[in-house]
Amino acid sequence: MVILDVGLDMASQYGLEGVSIGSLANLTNMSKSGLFAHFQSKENLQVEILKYAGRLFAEDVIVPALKTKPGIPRIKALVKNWVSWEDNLTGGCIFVTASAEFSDRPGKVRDYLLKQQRDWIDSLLRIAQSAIEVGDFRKDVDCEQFAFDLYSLLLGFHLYDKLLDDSETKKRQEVALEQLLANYQ
Amino acid sequence: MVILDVGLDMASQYGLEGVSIGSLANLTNMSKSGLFAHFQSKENLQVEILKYAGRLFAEDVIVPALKTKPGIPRIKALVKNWVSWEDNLTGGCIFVTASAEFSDRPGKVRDYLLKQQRDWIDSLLRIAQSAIEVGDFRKDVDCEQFAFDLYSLLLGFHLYDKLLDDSETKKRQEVALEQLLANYQ
DNA sequence: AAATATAGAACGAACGTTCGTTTTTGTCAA
DNA sequence: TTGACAAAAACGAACGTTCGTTCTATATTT
Repeated sequence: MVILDVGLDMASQYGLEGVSIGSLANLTNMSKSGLFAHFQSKENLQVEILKYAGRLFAEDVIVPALKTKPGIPRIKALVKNWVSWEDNLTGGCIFVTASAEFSDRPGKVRDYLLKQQRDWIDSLLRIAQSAIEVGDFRKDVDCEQFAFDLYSLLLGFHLYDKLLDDSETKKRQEVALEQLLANYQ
Repeated sequence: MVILDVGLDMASQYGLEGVSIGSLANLTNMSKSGLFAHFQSKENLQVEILKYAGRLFAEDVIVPALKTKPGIPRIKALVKNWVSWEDNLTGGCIFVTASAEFSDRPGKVRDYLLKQQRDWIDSLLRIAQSAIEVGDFRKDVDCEQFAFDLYSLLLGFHLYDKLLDDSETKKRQEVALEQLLANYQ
């Protein structure tokens, strides 16, 4: 769907609220009303953009990581895929942007986003568990804590990369990941 | 300044773009034009809100930390102050919100925010350096890396606290901080 | 008297949304 | 293979509202 593809990239830059029906219609060479008819409301459009992003995220980030050998290699693959995901969107990861934007705005959009974020954290958790099972992590590691630590790292990467655009950001992320993995081994 | 006080809290919830002249005027019992006259443009209002936030941040977070004994105690004080700062704003730390919102919007607001974020990271850096000087950190630690690690931790706290509002978030942050400090000692 | 702060009214532009109409598409009988 | 016809998709125009901003006028303070 070309509408959602353009909408997603727009949302990553200007936020889901910044995706106006008119501007999105222009970018896709459609009329406002023609585009609007697909979604019936702006709120629905925002949710559909998140759904679309979720499908892409699963395809490009999660599934390929799960095809990698469990343990440290899988975690490294996940981070690598996530960084590519971040790089492929003009404004960076849509979920990071949307989380900041909608954490205080009740409604369908926030509800759906929350569900997606819980799923994401759950994925991190399971990947940590499989790392324990194959012996890459200690048996007593707190998987929830690992999810928090790893997600924090990615959030730091996002901010450094998009706002500060520090040339050493990539290295910072790699060093932090190595340290994180060392702490859990 | 009551306008900036209300505007800051509003911005923390709805973003700097979400602070409309009309709604801010209503909340402060002023007319749109009367309020507008103070700032001459919305962009100026946004910058003034950031400036105001910066003054409060220095007063409430940075300065009290610098009055604490350098090294680990100072770092712990800084984090404690930052968490209070986060809790005192309805939508959480304005700089986190604004960074996500303006990382892809060129202009005065982004420029000023960038300066503030560089200052903040510089503060983290100096606090790490003083920790080396008093012997709390190893002599060979990379202070820039420390800044990245600590800021990442705070960003993780922000997201968990505001979006997921996980009851264990506080504990997660404390555990992560202890681990981080241990890595640098 | 001069300077500053606030007010009210109005501006054009953009917003999301609704409406009725036209164009495109797919299906089936001739 | 064609023509009729219904369904779906896209359209332009307009709606009421809100947006940031400008103008002019009236208080309040110095």
